[in-house]
Amino acid sequence: MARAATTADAFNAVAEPRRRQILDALAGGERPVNDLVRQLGLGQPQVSKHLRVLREVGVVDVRDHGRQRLYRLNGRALKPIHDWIQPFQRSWSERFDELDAVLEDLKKEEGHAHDD
Amino acid sequence: MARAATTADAFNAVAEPRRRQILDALAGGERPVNDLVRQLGLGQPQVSKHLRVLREVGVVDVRDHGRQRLYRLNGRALKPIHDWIQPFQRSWSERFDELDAVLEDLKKEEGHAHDD
DNA sequence: TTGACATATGCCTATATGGGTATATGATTC
DNA sequence: GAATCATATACCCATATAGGCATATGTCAA
Repeated sequence: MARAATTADAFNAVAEPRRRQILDALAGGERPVNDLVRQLGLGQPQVSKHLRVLREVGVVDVRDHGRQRLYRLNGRALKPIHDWIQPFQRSWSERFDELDAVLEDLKKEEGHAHDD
Repeated sequence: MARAATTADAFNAVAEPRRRQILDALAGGERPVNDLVRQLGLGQPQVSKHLRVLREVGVVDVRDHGRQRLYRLNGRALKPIHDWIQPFQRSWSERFDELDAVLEDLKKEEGHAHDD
């Protein structure tokens, strides 16, 4: 078997540095492809291909705007990564116990529904 | 150019599900290879190869113990992933602003040095 | 020292990658 | 409808993967 496709999941999609750069850029808001091409200093076809991967994994959305295509971050698709990595923080952060306690308090003191 | 090596960084190493499983298992403490082989239901050579990748990226450490080799998690090597993903949480978690405020308070109220 | 156990490495193959370059598709303007 | 701008796709290539299998290395026991 070969390596899993880059489009297999967010983990694989985001393993590529260029694609992380794209997401970092999109964190600042919706952007057309050419903006990203300039920011990355990479060829336009390459950027388009990276965007396709990110789109297939659901980490970005597209919207037509005249002759441009505006790409926008969909951070929720990154949640699995966050969820997986989160527990390991305990292993390097000494202050985590403290933070953990605070979070517990937050959950108890307030009865809100929440998504994380 | 081809895809970056799995040993290029933690992002690439951890893109493989089996390797994440291994790290999950090691979160419970030091384990010999055969334990992992059983838990993963994968061939022993395959597990050894995954462990090599994880070791090259610094995410696990090894220690000789008789004829066994005990592998142990080194979570700190996962910190870059955590650091990168963290800001995106804002984009899906409505409660993040609240949590953010709490963290700010923690930093101000206490003058400790800390590593996260 | 011979054999059993624990782990690592070598070799094989199918597969997909990321960048480069050329070109197709699609929208806008003149 | 022709020229132009914006983006996507097709094709080429070097590269390394993950698993399967055989085997090397290393350690302990009898």
